[in-house]
Amino acid sequence: MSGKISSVRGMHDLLPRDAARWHVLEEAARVLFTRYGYEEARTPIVEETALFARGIGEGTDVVAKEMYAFADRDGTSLALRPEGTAGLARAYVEHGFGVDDPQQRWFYLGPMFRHERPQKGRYRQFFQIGVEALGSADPRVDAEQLEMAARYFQYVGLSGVELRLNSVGDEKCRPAYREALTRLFLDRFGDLCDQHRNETASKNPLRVLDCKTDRCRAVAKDAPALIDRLCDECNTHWGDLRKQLEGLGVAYTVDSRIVRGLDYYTRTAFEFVLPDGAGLGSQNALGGGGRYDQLVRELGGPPTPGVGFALGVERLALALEAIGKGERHGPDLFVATQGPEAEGAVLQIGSTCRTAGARVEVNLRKANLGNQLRRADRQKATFVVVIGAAELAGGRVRLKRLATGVEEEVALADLGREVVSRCRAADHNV
RNA sequence: GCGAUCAUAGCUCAGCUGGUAGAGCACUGGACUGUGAAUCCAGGUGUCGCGGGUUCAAACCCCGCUGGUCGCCCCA
Repeated sequence: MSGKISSVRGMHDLLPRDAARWHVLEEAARVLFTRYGYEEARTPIVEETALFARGIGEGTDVVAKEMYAFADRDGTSLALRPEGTAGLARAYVEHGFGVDDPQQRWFYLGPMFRHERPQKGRYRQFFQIGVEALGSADPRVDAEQLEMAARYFQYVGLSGVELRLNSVGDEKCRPAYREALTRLFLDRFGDLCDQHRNETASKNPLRVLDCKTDRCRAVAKDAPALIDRLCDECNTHWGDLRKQLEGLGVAYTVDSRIVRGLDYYTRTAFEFVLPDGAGLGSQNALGGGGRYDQLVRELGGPPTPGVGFALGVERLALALEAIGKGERHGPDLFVATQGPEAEGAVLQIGSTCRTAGARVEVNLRKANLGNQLRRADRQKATFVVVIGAAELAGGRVRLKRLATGVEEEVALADLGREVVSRCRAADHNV
């Protein structure tokens, strides 16, 4: 509509009807990640463009094609962050943790920006919840983190999330592998799809493995898998990680085609995917991550290994919505009024109940009782109570549970406590 | 960045071969000072996504743009 301003393409409002799901997701992260020793860190949304170029890699799609970059007043190129790891790694270096206190476990949560074509589950502003464990190369850290992720999905009520796991080697074994791949792809140049014939075969042959065109697939089928060509150290890490996961009972499938779109990954790389039809369209990855043992050093810090993952909040919310979880809940109690005495006393009654911890809506309209109850029902209130002259005089009220229609008589003075004790019994899963 | 498809009330949609807009839901009040979740009644909003073209006449036909959705690429 002309004249009206609407939100920027790919950037959306989160409205109350959906906020409850987000709260479930964020609260679960705070509770659970803290249990594993992760503490929250918040870094700026704007960073120098150079941070992402250096950290994520110049040639990646994220940096080359999708960044919101602009010149600051002094000409410095700044960018809205397209992901969270680079910023945290920068903060880690900047505040001297690398030399002072290398073992750090951080989690974060906030908006990221990528200028892509929007579609279901993919937006230009999107929120990520992520974790980073810095300062240890021990595969048990990777395993513990993956177990934490599995617990997170269980905690928020998402089943069927599949962990796809791979190792992409390190600076010792990857060059040889890349060379082998490049050789193969140059040999079979004509068989590749158009896009990969041009750019990727020479620059990042790993991408060809991930290509879904029939042409590239046919070639990729003959390519060796990197997991079969890992150097001894990487191979040991890979084996230990798998052993630990099995010990923890964390299910996974090895997927040698996972290469990830960011250049900083070493060794462990993984994605969390949801099966088709689980509420996401073709954007079925709930999150992903891996190890980045060179990133901190590349950003000017001391050599510091790290491992982390990020989850897409919109995608998690979509998945929850598809299975009817995280719905907004209405008030615990709706207080209907009859007559001027009740209208005069209802704010006090509401206030007292709220002191007891109840979520309450009191009727402040002049609607008749039928319409008041209709609203209580539409608001999905758990209980309703009607206050009139008789209740005020007698100090007793009939507490009605809307779902069943059953009424119980309770003392008006205890109303808040009675409601809370009935509503807060079984609020949590896991 | 590429392809497909769609756009009418807050939401879901109807609107025939062109003749200057409708229904349901939701919302508010009432019938009904004392009981909702399918009782009834009443109340209102549209520059028909935007811009241009064809026509006596465009929600409808044509072109462009913007946006949504789906797919590709990529990713959260």
